[in-house]
Amino acid sequence: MISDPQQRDQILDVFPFLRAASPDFREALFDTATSMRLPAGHLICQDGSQCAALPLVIAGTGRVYKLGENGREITLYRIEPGESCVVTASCILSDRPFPAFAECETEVEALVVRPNDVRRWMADSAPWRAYIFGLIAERLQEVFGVLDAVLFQRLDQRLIARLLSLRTASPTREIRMTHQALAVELGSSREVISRVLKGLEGQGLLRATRGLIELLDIPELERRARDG
Amino acid sequence: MISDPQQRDQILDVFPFLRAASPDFREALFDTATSMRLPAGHLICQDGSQCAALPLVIAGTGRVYKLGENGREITLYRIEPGESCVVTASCILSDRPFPAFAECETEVEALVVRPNDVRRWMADSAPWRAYIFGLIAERLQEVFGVLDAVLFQRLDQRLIARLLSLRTASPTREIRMTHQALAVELGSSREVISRVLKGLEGQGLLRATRGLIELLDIPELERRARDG
DNA sequence: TGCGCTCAGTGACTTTGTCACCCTCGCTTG
DNA sequence: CAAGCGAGGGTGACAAAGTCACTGAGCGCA
Repeated sequence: MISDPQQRDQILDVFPFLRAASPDFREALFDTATSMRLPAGHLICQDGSQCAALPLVIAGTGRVYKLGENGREITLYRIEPGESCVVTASCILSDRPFPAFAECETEVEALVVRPNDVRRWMADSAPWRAYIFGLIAERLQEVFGVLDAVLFQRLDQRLIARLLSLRTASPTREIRMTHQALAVELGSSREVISRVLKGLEGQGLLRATRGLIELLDIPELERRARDG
Repeated sequence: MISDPQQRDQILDVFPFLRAASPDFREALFDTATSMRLPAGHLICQDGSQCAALPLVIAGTGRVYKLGENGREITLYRIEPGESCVVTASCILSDRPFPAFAECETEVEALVVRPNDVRRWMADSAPWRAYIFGLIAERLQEVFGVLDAVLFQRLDQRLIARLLSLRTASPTREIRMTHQALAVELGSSREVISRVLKGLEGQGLLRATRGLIELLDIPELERRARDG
């Protein structure tokens, strides 16, 4: 139950589709959903387990990833404010185990919806349906994209692309991130990332120091991300 | 418009969820959907293009795959009678381009549903929703599984698993398939498959001749598919 | 018989992942 | 302060997989 008017407003801001929905639906949602605060690192879903609820992220980010037996892992996508892990949703709607891990990357504030409500609203509310489907399709595309990258693209190109995209958030030329973290993003291993970075450094495209990567020749990096 | 009573019965047999649906819905479906026959090899969807309709497969099988620039490809999943390419559905429902290729593997007879009907029935019919969601979740799991296999499993193990699963359909010890076809299934290349097969042959686990693979030591192969 | 096609084998090389081990930096703590 | 420790990073040797270029084997067919 969400009763605080301020929090309601915040939720409406983060989930614009709610404004398009009927007042009845909004009331039902505020009535039955609960708000939760989860610490960074909290495991939301385990590979192979059933999902007990659908969290809609209000603040913070979640991360969904696959983990191999060897311990290697790869990030599939992130869940930003206003989004939700729709893979969870589809698992709820069809009673299947979740096929990956989901965890809080930062502290997360989420609106938690019960499986039965998820189901009911799929029938009752067109905006809710549109919201869920939009997310499903988006995730599907992201996962397909990851698969494509892993199978068909060279690691150096993928790494460059990722470095550039990490930069777009705050368009500086410095990226504060460990090699290990980059390996996890790309589904590779630390040693390999180190090697590739060293190669790029040797070509004068960037400079890597402990926990920091400085992009030197951004135009050339962009060219490589495009053409190979 | 499906008017032939025999064809209607066939469709009800292939899509059991229709029997659970209301007569109104069934009528609407038979009224607005059309039946189509596509030749083997026909391209249903291209990577990056919009989907114009949702085909429900009545007979034959479709194949959905990713294609790399280099020409390498990987099969993501198949669409059997009674199923449908829900990635298409999710693309339709959210107006996004299709992120892979879909083609007819055999001649395919399909029930073609217009995007607007897909959308409308999501609102009107609970069985239709359950059907679509079930498929979406199933596909998602298959794709996640492929990603997992590609990233974290050794090729020999994957190959063995695939050979065994190909056999389950007709549980003989012979598999009629080219190395190239196996490569496409697993997202590898012919040469590599040839090498791996040769390795397994050297260990006396199977025998490979032109277009035919004969499994010799099935218990050991099963053990390897499990334990590595 | 010879031609052309699909299918498969091979060797050299590159890219990527793995393993074992080392180093360095920054911090805590006795 | 020195010792120790943990996180981050470097390295070399090797294994697994993909790529390229080429060869040859089987098979149908004019």
